[in-house]
Amino acid sequence: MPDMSDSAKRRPGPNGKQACAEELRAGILTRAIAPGSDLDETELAKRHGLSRTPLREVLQLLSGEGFITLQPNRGARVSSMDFAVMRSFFQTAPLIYATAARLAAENRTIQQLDELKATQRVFRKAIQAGDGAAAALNNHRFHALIGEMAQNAYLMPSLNRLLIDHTRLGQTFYHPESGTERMLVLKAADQHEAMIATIEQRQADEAAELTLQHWDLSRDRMARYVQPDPLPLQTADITRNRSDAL
Amino acid sequence: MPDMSDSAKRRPGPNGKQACAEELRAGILTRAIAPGSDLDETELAKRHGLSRTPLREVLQLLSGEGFITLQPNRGARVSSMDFAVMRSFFQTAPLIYATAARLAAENRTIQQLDELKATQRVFRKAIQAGDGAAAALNNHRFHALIGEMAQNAYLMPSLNRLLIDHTRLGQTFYHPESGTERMLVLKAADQHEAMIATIEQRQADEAAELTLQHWDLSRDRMARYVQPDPLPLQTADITRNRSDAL
DNA sequence: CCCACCATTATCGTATACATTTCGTACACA
DNA sequence: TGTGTACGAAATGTATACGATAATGGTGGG
Repeated sequence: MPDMSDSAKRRPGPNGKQACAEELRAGILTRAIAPGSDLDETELAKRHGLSRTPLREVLQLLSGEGFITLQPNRGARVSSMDFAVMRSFFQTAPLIYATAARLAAENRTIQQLDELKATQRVFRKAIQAGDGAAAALNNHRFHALIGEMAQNAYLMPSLNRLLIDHTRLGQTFYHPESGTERMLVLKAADQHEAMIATIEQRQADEAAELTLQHWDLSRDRMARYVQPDPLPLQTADITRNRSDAL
Repeated sequence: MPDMSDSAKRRPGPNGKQACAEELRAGILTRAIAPGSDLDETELAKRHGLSRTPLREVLQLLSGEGFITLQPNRGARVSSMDFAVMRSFFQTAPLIYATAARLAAENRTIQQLDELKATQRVFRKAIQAGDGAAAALNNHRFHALIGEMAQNAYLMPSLNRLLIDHTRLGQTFYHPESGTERMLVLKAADQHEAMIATIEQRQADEAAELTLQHWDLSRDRMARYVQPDPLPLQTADITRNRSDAL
């Protein structure tokens, strides 16, 4: 695990739980906390200046949001994507994304639109600065905001779960290695601005169509990353046929 | 609140948490616990023979599943459907339901199919016995099983949230008052069996179409029930601004 | 030399006690 | 009589201690 001693050394603040949850979310989304890795309650509690009781509540919250899975007597571990889940991911994402975009165009408020624009500005800045983690997180926030704009309590949970894994899978997207890859990132940012325009003008169909194009772009990129699973490290030594090689 | 002293008197069992969660779910789905009502931690803890700590974990679990909402320093209350949410409910349900049915036809296993058939049998029995609550719960389970058949982790959360409110709204459906209403219930049961057949034969399109017809049937019935909100009871006697007017 | 079993240890689950916040009520004052 | 404030009771959030359960390492037997 990377060094976080500076970012979250001691947060004895009144709402330490919220801060802890937010930090864990960011860590999981950026894969600073690897998929499939175990989370130690007591260590996390110490690092955040919390007791185990409220920390466990944070874990339950994140479990409800789909970031981690809680197994009885076996602690918490970051949700990992196996092959079957990947299939349903690619199957479901376009439908939910397009629907959310359409509803967002219909129901957005001015305040939400401003927030979306602000996020897009920060997103661009992160790209230019070459800060991959910040770019990924702000891209995540961008699409989560579109979900909020849809103002549909029934669509949100699915959308958010898709976004979690989308962000984790697309992590490589924001660490471009070649010039062409960098171009693709810029193209994605341009698409964002086109989406903002359609949402602002309440053009639902156009917003949905642009969203599908945006999906196609990142989809090809993600497909490259599709390995059997993010957790091959554990199944590597198959000599020991432990039963928890899930 | 109705008398539950017999159903959940003392459950000191090893997995009392699970039983407690299941009972709360059933109570909320059947509206035995009214939408918008507050849940008292210490009372629930006593009734289930649990301490407050594990009971709070149950509450967080149910919150993650969408049954209740947790407000900081203000306890837990059963999720209530306001007008805006109702709109998105009718907007979203057909899409998710049809998609789930299509995927269920494609991905179902034999075991799941058997379980679905068994649930349908119990469902019919409850109808004939005139047990409205059991009918509603088994109808809920029927559609939840179709969701499981879809084997799509991203669709499930939205589907389950829709089903929660669908069951609560459709509660009147299973307490038919006239002969024609009783006929509609039987028609719904027939539709279930048609859906089973298409799923068994992996006819995805037909399953989706039948699901939409099934939706139309209950939709008309639910629209009747659409009051401003399940919580007008609280705003009715505004003279006493007590909050516990459950 | 390998496998199985047992003891040890660490981690999870639960209970209880304490701190903090919220809400209701009563009282005083305008 | 209405309003504002202050006090008290109740409920929520948190910390810590204890019991239960599963992982780990060592030892003995085959």
